[in-house]
This record gives sequence, C-alpha cells and structure tokens, in this order.
Amino acid sequence: MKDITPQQNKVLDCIKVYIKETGFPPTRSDICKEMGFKSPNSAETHLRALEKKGFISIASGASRGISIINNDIKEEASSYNSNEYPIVGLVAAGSPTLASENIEKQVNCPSNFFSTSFDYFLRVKGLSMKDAGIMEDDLIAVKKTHDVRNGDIVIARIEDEVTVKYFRKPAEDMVILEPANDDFNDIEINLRNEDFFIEGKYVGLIREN
Amino acid sequence: MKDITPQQNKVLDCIKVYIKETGFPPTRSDICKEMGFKSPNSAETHLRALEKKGFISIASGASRGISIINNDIKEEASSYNSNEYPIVGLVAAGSPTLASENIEKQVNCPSNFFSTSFDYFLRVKGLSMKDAGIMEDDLIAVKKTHDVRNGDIVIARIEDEVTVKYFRKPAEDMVILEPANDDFNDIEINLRNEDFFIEGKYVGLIREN
DNA sequence: TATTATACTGTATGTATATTCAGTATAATA
DNA sequence: TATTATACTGAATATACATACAGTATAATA
Repeated sequence: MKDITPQQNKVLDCIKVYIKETGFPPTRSDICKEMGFKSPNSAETHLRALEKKGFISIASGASRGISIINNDIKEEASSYNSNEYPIVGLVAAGSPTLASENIEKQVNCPSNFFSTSFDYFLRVKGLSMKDAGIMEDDLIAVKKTHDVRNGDIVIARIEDEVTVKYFRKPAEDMVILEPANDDFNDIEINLRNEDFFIEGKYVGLIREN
Repeated sequence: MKDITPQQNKVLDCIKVYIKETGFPPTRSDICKEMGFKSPNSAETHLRALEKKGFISIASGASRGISIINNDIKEEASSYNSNEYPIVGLVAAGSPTLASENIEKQVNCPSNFFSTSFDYFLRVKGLSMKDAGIMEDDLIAVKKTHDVRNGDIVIARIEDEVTVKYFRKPAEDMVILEPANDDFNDIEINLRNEDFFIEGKYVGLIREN
C-alpha cells in the first residue's frame, strides 16, 4: 500500500469523525465544510486517492457510499483480539505452572492490554512485594521468558517454591531475590547448589476491589 | 420507550445488517429491496415509527441519514461486552472530569473485567495511597457514584483539586480523607464551608510495567 | 363508534449528491 | 525536460433520494 499524505490523512480522519458523530458517512460537500474546501471536487479527488491507496471504498452511484477499510493490523488486533488468559495460583509443589489443576479460572483480556505481551496471570500470595505496590490477591501479568535483567520483577522457582521478587545477579553463579518489604529478607541463591528457575517476568498488574 | 412490533424489528435488523455489510446506512429503496416492499413509502413509515419509538434517528434532508441509537443495556447484554474506556488524568482545574481535553486515550477492556462495573480509568499522580498498593501512574478503575461508605477508597474533589483517598464520615457535616502513606496527613473537610464532591469510587486497578 | 397505529401500494417532485469537465499551481519523479 | 501526483477552484448535470400526497386494509384502542 502506498503511503498516505498528511492532507489525505486529515481527510480520512475527518471521515472517521463524521461517521462516529453522525452514524453515516459524509457527502463530498460535508467533507468540504469540515476541511474548508470550496469545491466538491477537492473532496472527490482526495476520496479517489484514498480509494486507490486502499484506505476506503466508494460505492459507485450511491450517496454517502464511503466505507472505511480497516487494514491496520494493530488496530484490528486491538478491537477484536480479545483472548482468554488463565489465572494461576502460587503453586507450592513443583508441578508445571500452567497445569490445568492450577488454573483458577480464565479471564477475558485484550492481548495488547499491557505494553508487553504476556502469557498468564498469577494470583499473588503474601506481602513480600508490598512496597512495589503488589498486594495480596493481586493478579500479575506474567510474560514467560528467561531474559531478565537486574531490577526486573521476576517470577522464580527455587526448589519447589514459586516466588515473586526483584531480580539481581551480582555474579555468574549467584542470584539475589530482593523483596520490596522491610519485613522480609533477601534470598541468596547459589546456582551451583540450588535448583533455580526463572518462570517469567512481571509486566503488569490487575487488582479487583 | 414503546414496544417495537415484529415487523419494525425486522426493518431495524435489516438496517443494522446493511450498515454492517456496506459501512453506510440504506436508502428507503434499499430497505424495500431487502424487505420486499414495493413502495418507498413502506420503508418511510417504518422509519418514522422507529424514530418515534427511539430506535433510530433520521437526519432531515440527508440521504442515508439513518443512525442506530444504542441503548446501553442491550449492548452490554448482547455484544462481546468489550468496550472502550477513557483514561483521564488527575485534573487540577474544576473542568469536568470526562471532558475530551482530559482524556489521555481510550483503552479496550471487557466491561465485566472487575467485579463491579466502572466508568473510566484515572491515571494516579503521587504516592499518597502507596500503602494501599496504589502507585504513581497506576490506572484506577472508577465507578461514578455518590454512594460511598467508611473505608472505601474514593475519588473526591475538594474545591478545584481531585484526589484519591480513604473515605470516612465521622459526623453529618464532616468528611475525613485519609491517605495510605505516613508521609501524608489526613484531610478534614467541613461540609458547610468547603466545596466538596465525591466523583466516584475505586473499584479496581491496572498497572503497566 | 370514531380514532389511531400498523402495514402496505403507487405516483410525483424538489433537492441532495455523485461525478465529470475545465482550469491553476506546486512538488516530486523519470 | 516531460510526466505524474498532489492540492486545489469553479461550474454543470444526470440521478439518487427523501419526502409529501393519495389511497387501501386490518387490528387495536378510547
């Protein structure tokens, strides 16, 4: 698809606004009023350009026969790609996080809800991340990844226990998990001795009150 | 609103289908083709009945000037219960909260996302509710209501300032707004002297990281 | 019983509207 | 340099369309 010019974009926007406000598309004359044109042909040529470039379709002969073609993938995703995401509890035993017995329920949520994509929600237990604003029973959106950096809030598994903490790696064989609450202590993990696994990364939070 | 007749409902459906398929509303003649009428006046009288009963509006003089009037209840019940909600900033001046200039953007969110329905998202400024897990730049889901109880987290306006705090009403003419942060002090409001208004109630929270 | 709402056919008409033709001007390509 | 795309004004016109008027018929109210 060819690039839209700034002026054509203005015309396209003005059509969208008109439809949103009135419920039906504008005439050439309506576009002229909105855009300040003095000839209906100004609107006509813009419409033909927008049609040629695939942004709208024009029904021949019909009045107000303009319809917006939604070929913007991102836009389409935002309006229609609403998916079910599982909510899992903080499972103590070393069973797979997403095993069906751990799934509390499925919630409907737009896939692009947070700036980063995510894979599931985790129901938080305890107040170890209180000062980061993560409270008991909050749902945190987790992106499954091993690529985490110092300062990230991670979902980690140590031996059989799953926990949410700040991540810090001061040495090649060492990881420190820091809570955001003075009542809790840092957890030091020696990667040579202990069974340690990064489940994923915290990318967002939802709280129901 | 008066009851719709079966035939009028057919006409209304046919208009909705036409809009969905073409992107613009039908003419009287189009309706005749769809419905099998032989006179444009058949469509006209149905349209006038639908207008009178509040199901559509008809722009006078405009071709295809039909627009469907959404009654909210029906939409919530039928469609994918996914809606656009506005995000508003904490507006200092006494301008209406939902005025377009205050709307940061619209986000798509299932309407039943939180256990309580809500009307808009408010972008939080400051850390006065930190110990309640409400951090700077969080989005709190606000339900517009005046019916708040002691202990609720409310969105209130004092004079020209909007704030989020715990609500307590120890006496008939007094309200105390309590922050959830030791660095902040309670706000006492004398309802007889001060301009005080409850914008709504906190029912949920979303954080993007 | 008279009136009003529903549910149509059929004709007519002014105007709203799409669309073509004729120009002017500028910037970007080939 | 010639050509094409963009960005307009201005006028003309065939037709798409809303809408009024004149009827017919049935069922539901008042």
